[in-house]
Amino acid sequence: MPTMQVSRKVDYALRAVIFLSQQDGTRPLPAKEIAARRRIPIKFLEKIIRDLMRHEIVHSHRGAHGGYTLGRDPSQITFRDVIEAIEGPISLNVCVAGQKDCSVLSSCNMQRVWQEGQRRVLEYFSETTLADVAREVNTAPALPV
Amino acid sequence: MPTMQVSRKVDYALRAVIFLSQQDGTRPLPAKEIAARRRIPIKFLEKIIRDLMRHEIVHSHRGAHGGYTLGRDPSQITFRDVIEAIEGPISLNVCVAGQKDCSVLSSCNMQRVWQEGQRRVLEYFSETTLADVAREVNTAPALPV
DNA sequence: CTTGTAACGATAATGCTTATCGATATCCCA
DNA sequence: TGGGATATCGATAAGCATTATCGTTACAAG
Repeated sequence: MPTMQVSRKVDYALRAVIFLSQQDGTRPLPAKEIAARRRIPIKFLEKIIRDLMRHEIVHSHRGAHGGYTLGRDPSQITFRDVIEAIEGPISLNVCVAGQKDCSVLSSCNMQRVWQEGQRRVLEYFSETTLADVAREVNTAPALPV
Repeated sequence: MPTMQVSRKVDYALRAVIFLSQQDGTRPLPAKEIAARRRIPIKFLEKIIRDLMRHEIVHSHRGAHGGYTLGRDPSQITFRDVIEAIEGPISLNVCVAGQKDCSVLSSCNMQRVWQEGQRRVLEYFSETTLADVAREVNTAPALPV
């Protein structure tokens, strides 16, 4: 059904990092808690967090009282960072994804359109940070566990 | 793998209507010919064209020497028209698609971001028409059948 | 009336997304 | 030093949408 829609994985990843950026950061947050508070399947979240860790977006703390913290300040983590950590480079169509080539490229003339659309999308998601969305947290009621 | 990427169906639909807009329009083009020249699976294309017809983007002519023509001038058909004819309304995430609601909406704060991203995408695809891409056809070599 | 074409519904093939499981490693704390 | 809480990891299952194909019928031109 949905074209041009982000995956569930990306949605979950953003829920998680936004939640982390809404904490005071003095203690690591266990996956279990993030999952409960943001309604994310726990095992799925664990896997997603692994991707985020590979990209240094979150750090882990093992053992009792362990959990996860953000890898850097929320103002330094963009939507693009998170999306691409999960899904790889954003591309609106295969013909503008990396070095793929398309059998009708020379005559279909669409490539420019996807490129420009992609440029605009990337521009926006590159300038939007976790701090931009997290700062509104106080106006919303807490989500029950 | 690809997030935010248009479906194959949309790609095929656009290939087809762009091809139509590159003709002089004096005769209808059979699906068979469109499929061959733009490398689209014929049966799949037939089905896609049905969607385009429901939205008056193409018209059909039955019988021998039949085929398809554009429903209106290429300058009056936008990328958005074609994409939405195939996939329905564009939405970047479920929480900004129609009346769906999200269990963490009040606290996740992402909705505004998807809305604005979506606004920008729609803006661009609404202002880009088939005429914009078709006009470059002469500079590209014809694709063999 | 034959040939080329559109129209349509049913269904198969494929692959990705989403989700879960179980086992192991690590660390804190009593 | 041991037990509980937590992260880490690989394998795999479940679900589902996308992609693609088939066969039949309807229609129009010559």
